[in-house]
Amino acid sequence: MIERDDPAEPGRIGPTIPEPGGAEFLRRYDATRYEKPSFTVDLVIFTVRDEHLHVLLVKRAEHPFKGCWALPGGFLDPRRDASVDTCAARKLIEETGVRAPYLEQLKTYGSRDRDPRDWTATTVYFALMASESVRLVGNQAEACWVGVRGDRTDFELGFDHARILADAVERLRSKLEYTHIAVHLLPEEFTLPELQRTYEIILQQPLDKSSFRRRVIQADMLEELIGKQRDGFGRPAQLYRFRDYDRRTFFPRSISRHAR
Amino acid sequence: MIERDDPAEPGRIGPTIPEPGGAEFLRRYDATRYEKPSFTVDLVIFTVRDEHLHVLLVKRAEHPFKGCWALPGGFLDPRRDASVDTCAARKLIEETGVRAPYLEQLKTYGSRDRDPRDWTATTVYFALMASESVRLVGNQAEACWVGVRGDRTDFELGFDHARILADAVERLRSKLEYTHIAVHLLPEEFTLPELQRTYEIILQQPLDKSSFRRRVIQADMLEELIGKQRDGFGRPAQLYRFRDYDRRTFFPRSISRHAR
DNA sequence: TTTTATAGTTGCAAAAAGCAACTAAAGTTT
DNA sequence: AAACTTTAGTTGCTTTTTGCAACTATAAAA
Repeated sequence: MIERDDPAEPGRIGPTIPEPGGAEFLRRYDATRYEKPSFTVDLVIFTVRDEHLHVLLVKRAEHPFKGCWALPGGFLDPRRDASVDTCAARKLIEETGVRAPYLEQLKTYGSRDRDPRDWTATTVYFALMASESVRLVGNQAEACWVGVRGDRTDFELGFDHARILADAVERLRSKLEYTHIAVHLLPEEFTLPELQRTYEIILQQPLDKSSFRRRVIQADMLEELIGKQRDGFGRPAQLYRFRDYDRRTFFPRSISRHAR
Repeated sequence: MIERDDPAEPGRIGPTIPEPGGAEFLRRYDATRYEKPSFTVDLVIFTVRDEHLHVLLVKRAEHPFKGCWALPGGFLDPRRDASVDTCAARKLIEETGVRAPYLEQLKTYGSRDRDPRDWTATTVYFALMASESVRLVGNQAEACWVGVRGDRTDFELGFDHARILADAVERLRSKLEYTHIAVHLLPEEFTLPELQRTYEIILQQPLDKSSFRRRVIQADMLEELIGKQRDGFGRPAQLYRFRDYDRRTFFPRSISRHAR
């Protein structure tokens, strides 16, 4: 029983329309039969800095939740945005000035009460970037990096953004287990100890060095930059770069099994 | 730079609105500043029958894609639907008459050209159910189960539904690796050989019997129905029921590693 | 009773991971 | 300059997990 084909449907607005005709007719047909919810796109932008996971938040300047911290985002504009994905990419650049190395759709949240103004749906994306590459554009006082403890911030968030953030953190953690996305939290060239530290910060547990290296090397997604090393205290570390292979890497076990 | 707070933004419709006042003012504020895309919810409903994965499709009775097969779904109705999730549950019941044992949001697809009528976003859910429990309601000629070969059907699908179906199949396969969702494709009581066969049908590869049983039993998500057996040719098989534990089961390896 | 078909178990070899001790290469201290 | 400290990286052995094949079990059919 297809809803859009049932003329007795309640909640319908606008007249019943006869058999379709010309192009302009088709264009308006159906699309005007229901009230539309508002549609926004929000971003959970992660980075790792000072040994902690951080998320980019903005302070809301207007109602609702004026003065509250919230995820950056806003209304999709059908005139400018060719797709939801491009809308997310646009908003990411507007917030950070960076074409993020990693942007993935998280989930869509929509209900009549998540925004007091209207029935609103928001499609949330999560992005990963190296903290070095970020320049917060616009009013710096309004947007800043906030540390994530567990799966929440120390500040209360507006709308249902605390829940969204928790979901994003969970997704990030689970994807660390079987993908290589953590490389997008580091600069283009990085060392294995830096990569391992990134995993440990996000998974919040120490990992075994030799198991970690075995796994990462065997996956063959990293390219050794022969001769290039990161200096510091102790022995210099070999620099690597992520090979953006399309092929999926097989992992025998989830990485958190390497816990010590 | 928050889009919704920038009065110089292009693409905005409606007047600039001064400092917010009463509740009705707030309700209408912002939500009317952009044209809204149309918003629909579509369903990828899977079942396994005759040794093959099947998906529920409907034949479109109207433009666009009149006469084409498509995923069931339709416009979200803000008057009736409290949330996107409940909208999906409603449409599922309308299509199958079944409160599906498993319904999960897949992804949101939205762009200006996926529907010739309008800029449309659709949030797609995927559902799993036992083929026994399904009664197609409404016009039986319009909705039916269609076999899935690889990640596509033999028929061409309208809109971008072929792509959506492929994504759904991929999600289903990958979730088989580390969850127990396959149990929702079987009736409440089932045997381990039936469960293994379900995995093999979806993953399209034979699995090792003893490894499969070891894994499933060790996960401790199944409850043995002592004394109850499924009769047939050969030795009768022990019946089990899924324990709907909240806790996550740990799997050392992805299940397709048990391939023979 | 024998055969066939399917269910379920067992034992061992192979692969992978856990773990600790080792070597390596730099700067710092004495 | 030698010894010490710090971090990087390796190695080898133990334990765990898996792959695999052969085995037993229990029913119906021949």
